[in-house]
Amino acid sequence: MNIQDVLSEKVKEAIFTNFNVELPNVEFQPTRKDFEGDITIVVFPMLRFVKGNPERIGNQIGDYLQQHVEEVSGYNVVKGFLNVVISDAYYLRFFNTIKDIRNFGYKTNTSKEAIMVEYSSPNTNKPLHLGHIRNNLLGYSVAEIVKASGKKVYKTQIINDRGIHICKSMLAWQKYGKGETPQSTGLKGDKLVGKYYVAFDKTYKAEVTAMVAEGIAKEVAEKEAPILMEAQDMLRKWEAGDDEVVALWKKMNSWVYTGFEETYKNLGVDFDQLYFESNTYLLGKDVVADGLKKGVFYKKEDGSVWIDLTDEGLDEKIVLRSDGTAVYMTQDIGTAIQRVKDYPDVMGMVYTVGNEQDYHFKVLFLILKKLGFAWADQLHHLSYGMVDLPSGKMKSREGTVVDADDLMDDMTQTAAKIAQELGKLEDYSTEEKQELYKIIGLGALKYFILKVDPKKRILFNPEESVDFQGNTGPFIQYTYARIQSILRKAEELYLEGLENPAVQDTKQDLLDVTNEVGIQLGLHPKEKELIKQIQLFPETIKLAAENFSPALIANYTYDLVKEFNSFYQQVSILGETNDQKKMLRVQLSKKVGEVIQSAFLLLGIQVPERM
RNA sequence: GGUCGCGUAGCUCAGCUGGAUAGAGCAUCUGCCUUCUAAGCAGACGGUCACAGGUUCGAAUCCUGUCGCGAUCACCA
Repeated sequence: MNIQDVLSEKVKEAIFTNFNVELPNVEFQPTRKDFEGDITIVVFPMLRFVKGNPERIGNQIGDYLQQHVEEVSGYNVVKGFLNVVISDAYYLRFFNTIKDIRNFGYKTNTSKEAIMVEYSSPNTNKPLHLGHIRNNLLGYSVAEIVKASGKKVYKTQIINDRGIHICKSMLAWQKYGKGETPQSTGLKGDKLVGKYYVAFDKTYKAEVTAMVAEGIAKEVAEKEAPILMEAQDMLRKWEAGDDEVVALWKKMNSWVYTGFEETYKNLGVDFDQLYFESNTYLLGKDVVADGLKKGVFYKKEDGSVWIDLTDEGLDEKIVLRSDGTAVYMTQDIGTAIQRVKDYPDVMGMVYTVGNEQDYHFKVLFLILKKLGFAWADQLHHLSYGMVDLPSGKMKSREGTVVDADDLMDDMTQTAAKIAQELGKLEDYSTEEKQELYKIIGLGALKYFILKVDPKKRILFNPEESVDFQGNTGPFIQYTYARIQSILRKAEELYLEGLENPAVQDTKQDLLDVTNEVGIQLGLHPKEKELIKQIQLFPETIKLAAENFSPALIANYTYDLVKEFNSFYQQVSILGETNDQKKMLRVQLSKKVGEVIQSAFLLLGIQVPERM
């Protein structure tokens, strides 16, 4: 039972003994820094049940707690706030119980239910950009967080590998490509294909302009431009299984996949299962037929199938075209069902998709619910805001995108520049340095994106580089590296002490976590604050999982690190003469390092041994 | 126009299941490297929490309305 539960019970007891009233619940909050105490009990809500002066009631409760709860070593009342001081012994005891727990804060897989997290899901006609980076980082991180909260997780994506947009790049390559390949050009596969997607658009626009000049209406020109008709023709051939078109499609997609793989690898994300739209786009039609029988859907005179959601405050939505072909919605219904067939333990899904599709997912989830699937109320649209540039929206066709690969390179180079100026790594090899620059550069980028509440949009200014100071990834990585430096020194001290006991005063292994710290040892206020912050980690993971929010993990970690740096600056660790205290401080530092690492793992950010 | 989201310091963001004097970082300014890594620490400056009402002992937080920004409302995906 944690301290809050104990206090809650005792507060109720206090109220009952003093006023003969049953209190339904007790409201807690952490004590503000300006007051003495650790946990604050808010008296105001009790006034509904107990009549009286809040200050007097607070004092009565405080007295009772001090007498009946061992861990309470003092209290004070300010207005209606009862600030309770918790004894150092309690915190030391807590630290002793968790210090040798590896992965403290993570819950081991306790439930049989699995969650499927979908993210990335790109089109295969152009390279990944900054928007995809946000999507990938969010999806990956949420998957890791949900995993750490004790659930089994499958990471997946649905690759948009078919459709008119794919045919556009294929057609342009066929027309203007002169047989270019990634090998012949040295271009990354996705970049090469993207080049032809842009080429298509250029020709298309030129054709439309020319047609308009000849007096054809713009709307007509946009629909009937020859190159577009050709692309549509190609799509029809693809759907008919035309050998040549299918071969071209396979070839160009394989280029793109090789390119994507490289980007994913650099970004540090991965997937357990891939779904391809070319395999799933026909799914869902049976389900629609079934739903039609059940009366969930209805058919119009022209044969198209709809669902009426006006009772739910939404519109009518088409689920099957009049020609019997599937729309996006049909496909998503089918894919969801297919996934549960493939993984029967899946009892919920998270879709990482931009907020422009809020409406689509609202409808999709409602349909699945109406179709009666048990898992339908465990579906969540992880909706996130767009990443915009100062100039506005990113547009691939107009070349105003921030390319994912370029951005990662830029970040790595900035990290390199800063590190070289600081010059602390002279003894590192070129490879080691390069590896480190990447860890730091990507750390900066990932933290920059993940610390923001997913639903808010991000304005990214490529002119102003991402910070490396303050509330940033590198700041946190730096603190981790600092801690590792202390731990290395502590180990050295111990080893020297073994060899030469007369000179060294360090008689025990400071890093040996099986050495208990005596609970009679008092705590420095900074030590206490650190333990309190560490104590919050498991709860933070739970909250982040419930809210699908990596930002909560990022902000928690920042608070922890700020607390540590303050401790580090104010308190001597290895210079401490009392062996018990020295050991506590070393082990506290070690624990903070572990928590930083664990937390950053959930954000997909690596931590360096030195920097 | 209907629906949804957002609006907090010059800038970027926390805080939002109601609680004390609204917090960080960047930028600007002041101190701190002979001592465990200064990508750090300590401090100063900076606020009509978009606006107006309402609920409450108490509102940045909940409700209503207004304004601003964005998204969405296809037999596109």
